[in-house]
Amino acid sequence: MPRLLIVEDEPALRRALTINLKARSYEVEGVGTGAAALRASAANPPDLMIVDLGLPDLDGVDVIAGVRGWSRVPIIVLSARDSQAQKVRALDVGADDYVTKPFGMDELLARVRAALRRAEASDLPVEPVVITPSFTLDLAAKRAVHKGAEVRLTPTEWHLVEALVRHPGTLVSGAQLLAEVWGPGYEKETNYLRVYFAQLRRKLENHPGSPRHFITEPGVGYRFEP
Amino acid sequence: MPRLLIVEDEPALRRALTINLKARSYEVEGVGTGAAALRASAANPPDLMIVDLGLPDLDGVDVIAGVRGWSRVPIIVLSARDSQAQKVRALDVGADDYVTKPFGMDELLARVRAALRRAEASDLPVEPVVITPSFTLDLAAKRAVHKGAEVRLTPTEWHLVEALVRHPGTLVSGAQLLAEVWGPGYEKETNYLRVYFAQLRRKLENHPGSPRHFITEPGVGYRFEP
DNA sequence: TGTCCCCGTCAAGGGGGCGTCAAGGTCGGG
DNA sequence: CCCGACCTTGACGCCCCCTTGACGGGGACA
Repeated sequence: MPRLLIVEDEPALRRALTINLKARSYEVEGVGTGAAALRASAANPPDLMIVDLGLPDLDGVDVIAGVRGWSRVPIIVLSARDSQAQKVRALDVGADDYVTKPFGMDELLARVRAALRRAEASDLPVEPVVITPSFTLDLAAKRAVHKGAEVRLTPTEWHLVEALVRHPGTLVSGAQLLAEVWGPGYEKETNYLRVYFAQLRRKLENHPGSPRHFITEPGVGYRFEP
Repeated sequence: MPRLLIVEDEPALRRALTINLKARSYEVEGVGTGAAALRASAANPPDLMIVDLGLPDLDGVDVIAGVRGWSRVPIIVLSARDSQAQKVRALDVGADDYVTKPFGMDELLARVRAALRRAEASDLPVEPVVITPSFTLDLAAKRAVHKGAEVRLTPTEWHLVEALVRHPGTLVSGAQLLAEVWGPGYEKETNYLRVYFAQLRRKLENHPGSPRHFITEPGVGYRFEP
């Protein structure tokens, strides 16, 4: 069943949504802040997000933009304000749909179905196992094997690997990786990337000194080579 | 530019929509009945449809279902009735979005953009790739191949290539390239261009001495020849 | 034919990005 | 309370890349 992530600061409404969606046998996770939303969506990517624009910490539009930096997951926006400008901004940064409070649960459910149907029609299923001559990764089971032996990766290392492996063969900028793994606002902390790529290469590459799979493109970003 | 098909029986509104959308340089076709909509969409498939549910001949939901029988074109629904059940039915038979009258033109335009963006994203991802007899460039993945071997370009070299390749076959002045790659204020540093074009030709051209793709127009600027 | 200007080539320098290592800090479990 | 795992932060050295200047060649022009 599809996983849904609900971003709604008002506990009563969040609970109501969760109950109604779970009743349709969706898997539902609910968070109350924008920061938690970015963290949750990155840690455990949902199949669809429902985002309230009125959050206590940061603007819902920023949440959408942050998620859109690395994922094309369908996003449905909720807002109490019936503001045209708000709608336009949200849709333009990448939201898929917009529902104004008060709304009927039937309508929201129909929009969820429509969004999931579109997503299903467009993208192909992803195999969460990565195999290279040097190592194999099972992203779902969180298992890594290098030279026949199982290797332990820390949570942050897993997160970084996932962020990179999601775009095999193509290039990912350092800022993009930082925003996805450490959250928005960390785009300048390139130290983290250096430290963690060194650890990953030490754990997974056959020759950490001359990596063949975790490639650095100087001045641009990083690339995963299968 | 994307082609839009508007299905709206009220002439005044149809005209208003047509004018506004054409002003955004979409190609627009308008019809007033459900039968004409089915005919027009089959004869000349649009990139997006806007469908009013209140049609004189047959229900807009049937129009959507009819189109969905053979096409996945994005469909945005218009309706004067603010009926939950209507929305649910329309979305469930395959509409992509729903706008209730009265609506702001800004909102409709934003939804059109969002729907077209989704459709484009789900299509085959078109990579910006440049191919010449001497070399191939993948601008997104930052990969360059020359004589079967991968070649590394520095960030500045990539930047310069992108600035030039954006106008294939046409001439770009030196000052323009300098301003784009090094920033405003560097328009006089023609040294940089000489040095970097020499590097690019050495890395990518078959005969760097007599370049065939990175052409210098003496006294004027540079030109990229595919 | 001589001079000037623009372009191509080369090499040196220094500055910044990257890899590496290690110490301090935080959090949770025993 | 101690201990270990993990994240953060700073320092250091190296290498690559950008910058800069000098030199030579070729075309335009008188």
